[in-house]
Amino acid sequence: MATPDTRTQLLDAAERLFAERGFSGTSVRAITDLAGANLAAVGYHFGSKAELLTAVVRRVIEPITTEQLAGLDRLLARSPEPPVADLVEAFAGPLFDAMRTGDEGGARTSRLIVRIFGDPSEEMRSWTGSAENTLRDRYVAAFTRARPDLTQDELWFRIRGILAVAAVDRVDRHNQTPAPTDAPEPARRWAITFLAAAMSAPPSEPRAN
Amino acid sequence: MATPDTRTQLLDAAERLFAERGFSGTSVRAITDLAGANLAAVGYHFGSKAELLTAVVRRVIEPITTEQLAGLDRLLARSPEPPVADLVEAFAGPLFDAMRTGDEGGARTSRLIVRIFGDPSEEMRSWTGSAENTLRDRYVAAFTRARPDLTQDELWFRIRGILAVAAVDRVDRHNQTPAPTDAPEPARRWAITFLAAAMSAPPSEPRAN
DNA sequence: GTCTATAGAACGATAGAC
DNA sequence: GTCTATCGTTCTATAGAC
Repeated sequence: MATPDTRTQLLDAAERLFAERGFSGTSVRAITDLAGANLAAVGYHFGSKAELLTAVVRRVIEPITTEQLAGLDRLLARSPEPPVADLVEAFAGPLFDAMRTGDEGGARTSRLIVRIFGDPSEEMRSWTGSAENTLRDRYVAAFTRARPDLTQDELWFRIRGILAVAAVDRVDRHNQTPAPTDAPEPARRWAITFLAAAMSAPPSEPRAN
Repeated sequence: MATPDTRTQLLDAAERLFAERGFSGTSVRAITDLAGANLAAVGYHFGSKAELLTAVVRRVIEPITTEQLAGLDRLLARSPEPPVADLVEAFAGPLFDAMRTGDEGGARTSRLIVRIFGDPSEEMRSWTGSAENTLRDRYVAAFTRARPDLTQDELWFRIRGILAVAAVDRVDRHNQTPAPTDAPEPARRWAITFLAAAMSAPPSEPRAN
């Protein structure tokens, strides 16, 4: 395996450091040092630190979005109204699969996603493309067909819940000392069980006043 | 209402800025400017920027923890084995109530919690006291009695899921444009419904291989 | 494409006057 | 308890040699 090129080394180093220390908490020097590159390399390859962030986030998010869309296509090819549990798995599964690759049991990817998600700043939001909107709209439509009894607002609340559970789990797991004893992969199954039940809950009753 | 003292003004300003921009992304100057205080005031009142963070986080977390413990006590006074839905409400309810006070529909508090949660750095973890451990142990014990069929690991996964859903909901809601049309308070009810169903799910089956 | 060198701004902290 | 002034550090970005 040849040494990756400088550009890739920078992306790898930045992905790791942004996840661990955040964007503001990571200096360009820390990135280039970890990548074994020169301080000026970030400017040359990406233009600026903020543009490097965008490239990092895109690289993390894109394969997940692609897989989520592909999973939905597979379900819809079999049936026009896939059951809730299948939709949950198609949506949440790729999140878990992505978090498994590479880093410490997925904690790094997961942490990066939580940071992106929780950060309202311009830099952290500038990566979004039309694929994310397509994804959201298509899943909302599919879940609406599966759960026509829910209001759009409550349905959307639940879809956000899926993302929350998937992303946060690994982060907290990794924060703990000592590390939990279980193997990493039950979490995917637990999450599907947990979320399928949550998505299948009857509508909340309007508050009796 | 008299103007709060400088110390409180600094806490308020720091809480807001840390939530919006993160710890590294917030300068002491930005805090003192927003608080209408002098640059040196942070050093005088808190010793350092990191100690100010600790004070901010303690002030946010403590009343939530207190209310979560009080809610559990109330349930246990009525019955030694409270049902899952009641435990969920006692645990998640105070999170929602805290997120409702003061800031933009709770997004600020919520965002701060997500940031604390997602950040592994020493500064962000130094606030934890024994109350958080007590809280965790007591809820794990109560949920274990309600769901003796779940393994401890899967149970713990689910409890983390509660926190994830409660914290993340408001953050994402606030990131959206345009803002969702629903009033803020259905979210608490939706969350209880969502999470009670999730916590009530049967155990995941071991993977058939 | 990689490097050195440095400009120019912002940072956290604190000494010392009031 | 509040202020000014400033020290020493670190930051991002970039000009220009190779």
